[in-house]
Amino acid sequence: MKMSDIIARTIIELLDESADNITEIQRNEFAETMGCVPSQINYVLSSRFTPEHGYRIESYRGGGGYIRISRVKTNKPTAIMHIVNSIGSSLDANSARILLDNCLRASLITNEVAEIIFAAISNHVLCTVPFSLRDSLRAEIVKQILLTQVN
Amino acid sequence: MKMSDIIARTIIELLDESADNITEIQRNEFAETMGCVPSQINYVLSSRFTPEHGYRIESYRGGGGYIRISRVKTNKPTAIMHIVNSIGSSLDANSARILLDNCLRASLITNEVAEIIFAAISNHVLCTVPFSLRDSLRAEIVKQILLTQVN
DNA sequence: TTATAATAAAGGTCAAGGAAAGTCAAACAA
DNA sequence: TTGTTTGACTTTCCTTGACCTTTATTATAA
Repeated sequence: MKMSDIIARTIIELLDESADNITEIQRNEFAETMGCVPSQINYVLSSRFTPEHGYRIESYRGGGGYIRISRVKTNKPTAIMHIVNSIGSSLDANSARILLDNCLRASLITNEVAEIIFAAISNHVLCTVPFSLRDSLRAEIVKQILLTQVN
Repeated sequence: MKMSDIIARTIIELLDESADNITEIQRNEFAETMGCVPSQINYVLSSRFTPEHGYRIESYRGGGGYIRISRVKTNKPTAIMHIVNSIGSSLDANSARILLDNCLRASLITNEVAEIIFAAISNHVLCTVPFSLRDSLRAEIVKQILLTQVN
């Protein structure tokens, strides 16, 4: 197993053991116990403990310096709620397309979920309901499905 | 017998021997034991171990890299199509619940997808459409979303 | 005593080198 | 023509070490 994997796993263990999803390490000392060179700690942190992965890194240099790694809950739920609230009671087909595109680009939903939503609001589905109801129904479907994604 | 066939057969043997239909190879090393050039492994994988053939390939480069080949063994598409066809043009709420439950138990859909479908056919969504249309709309939504799950 | 300079103790950056796997097109075979 | 084999070149990921920056502590000069 690769050294970087071992280091990453160890950090995650430290976080799991912590009560508050925060752990502090001293880079040189930690590298010593891991049996690697200090800068590899930086490599692991910057390649696997990024904000995208749901982590936050703070550090202080100088005597008594340290690296603090915290597992942070994303603001995804907030972002999704924001979007859901912005939808209102009606959503035309084109707006839906744009909206889902934005969600995708912001990584708020996966490709799979986007496809599902498109399927659920496809013409094939909506043609069964009267024209006058389509936009409001589309709005509801999109909102309800997006709400399953807050987490 | 062609080299590519020998390689393919060897990979299948490895999969048969494995308990979980997953095997990992190191490309260069494996090519060495097969007596071929490394890139031929890629050729074999891309010509005979595609998703259509029921396989999945993952790989990592760099030191300690590997190629993981898994046999996905799935009649999922057929099963889903069968269910979709059985739905007909109307689906009441209770039948939907049972149907999705069955899909879940048969691992045809994930929990996440099930939740999404429930959200899409929730009362909150359907209350905007006339009673007379609800069951047919529910049928359409469920069918369309299920269809996104046939790989 | 206080202001400043030197030193020590951290962590950060970056580029080079190595170890894989991936790509692609040319040659070859069925 | 279609499928196979080969190897040169590319890309990705990992490891290492030399050098840099920041902060704290200690020594020195006014």
